[in-house]
Amino acid sequence: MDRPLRRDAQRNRDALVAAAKEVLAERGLQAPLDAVAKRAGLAIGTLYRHFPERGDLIDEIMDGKVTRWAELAGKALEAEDAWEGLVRFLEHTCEMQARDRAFTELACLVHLEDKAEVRGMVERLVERAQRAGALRADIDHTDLALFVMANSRVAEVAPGQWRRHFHLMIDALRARAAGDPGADGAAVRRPTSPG
Amino acid sequence: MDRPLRRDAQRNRDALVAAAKEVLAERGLQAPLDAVAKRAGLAIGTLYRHFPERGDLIDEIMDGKVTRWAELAGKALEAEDAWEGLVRFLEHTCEMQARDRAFTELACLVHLEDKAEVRGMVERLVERAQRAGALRADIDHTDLALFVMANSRVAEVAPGQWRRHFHLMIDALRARAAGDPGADGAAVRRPTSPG
DNA sequence: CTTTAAGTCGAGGGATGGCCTCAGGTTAAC
DNA sequence: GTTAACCTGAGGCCATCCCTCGACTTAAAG
Repeated sequence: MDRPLRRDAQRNRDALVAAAKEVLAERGLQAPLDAVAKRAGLAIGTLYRHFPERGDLIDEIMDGKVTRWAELAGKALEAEDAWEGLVRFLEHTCEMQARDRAFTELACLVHLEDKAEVRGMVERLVERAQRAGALRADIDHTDLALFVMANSRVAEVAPGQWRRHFHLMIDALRARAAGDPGADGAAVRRPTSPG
Repeated sequence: MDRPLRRDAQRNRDALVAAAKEVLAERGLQAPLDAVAKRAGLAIGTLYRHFPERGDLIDEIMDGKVTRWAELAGKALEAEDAWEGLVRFLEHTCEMQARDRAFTELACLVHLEDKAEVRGMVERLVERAQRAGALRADIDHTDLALFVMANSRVAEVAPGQWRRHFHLMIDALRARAAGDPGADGAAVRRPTSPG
């Protein structure tokens, strides 16, 4: 049934995937497919031969990225230092966003089934870092989601500066020395009014 | 030369401006003009009669907003408490972003001459708050710009939660009690690598 | 109540940009 | 040499937004 591809066909397919990785990283999941074909140096018809639906191409490209992301979360959970593990995971996530707009859209702005897995791990990362007394006690995983969203805009508009903003965010997450819960003693207020 | 508008024409003009405020707040500066006319209950031709160029309509709508924004910065500078003034200005800015996408684009993502004025005031707000010992010494106005950009994404994706993110970031900006510059003593590291 | 200039209407023509197909030419593989 | 797999890209389709213009309506002046 599934005969192997002819050699040139395989080469072209690979070129298309490579081109799509670049183009989608730059322009996001909605990037026009003509741009992908052009980047690969192939005709649009060839792209459609290999990937009849946009989703076929997206899947091919993104599955690996999402998997690697989940692995990062897994490794963070195994880190000796809970805080260190959490921070590294967040930093990796933010860096991936800065490099890859498609990743940002898929992993952080769209909501996705695969994310359920990552989300579970993030919840455990949070709990673990709080138990270690390193992460503010009034934080939960939704706060981290907000931070990651926030980073995505910074990475987009000022790609050279996301790290600067990132370190501020980390400072916001870090538990203070005992007896110093912020200069005015206020916890994070939960919002009551709609946006 | 400039005879006054006929009464119906004036009414329609006002309706167009009101509609444009709504539509641009929801959809941004690029919102299709048909949507504006439809919201006003008028035909597209009428819109073009009153505002032959898109810029005419944008100016009419946004000038006031930018002015009001600058006034907020001015009032913040006159606040008794430097920290309080700074925080209120930031909060107002973030709230305007949450309510008005056109404002976000014009004031925070595009760069604009009017912004020079606001920027100068923000620099003074920073200096003043630092002199008062309330704002971290390693912050400058670009950090605040990044923060405000970041908020724009949060406000877009999770409009009900920007305040939560906001308060966390404010905690990160606040100077710690003397002798407690963060749990591990690290200042915000200046990035050296590109994004 | 006319007159008329100002104003309104909205179908429709134009530009753009992305999607996808398919008939005709090319090439790997046997 | 044969053949099925493959590649090509012009071109048709569609959607969206742009803006115009000739026919119609109406405020307001006389």
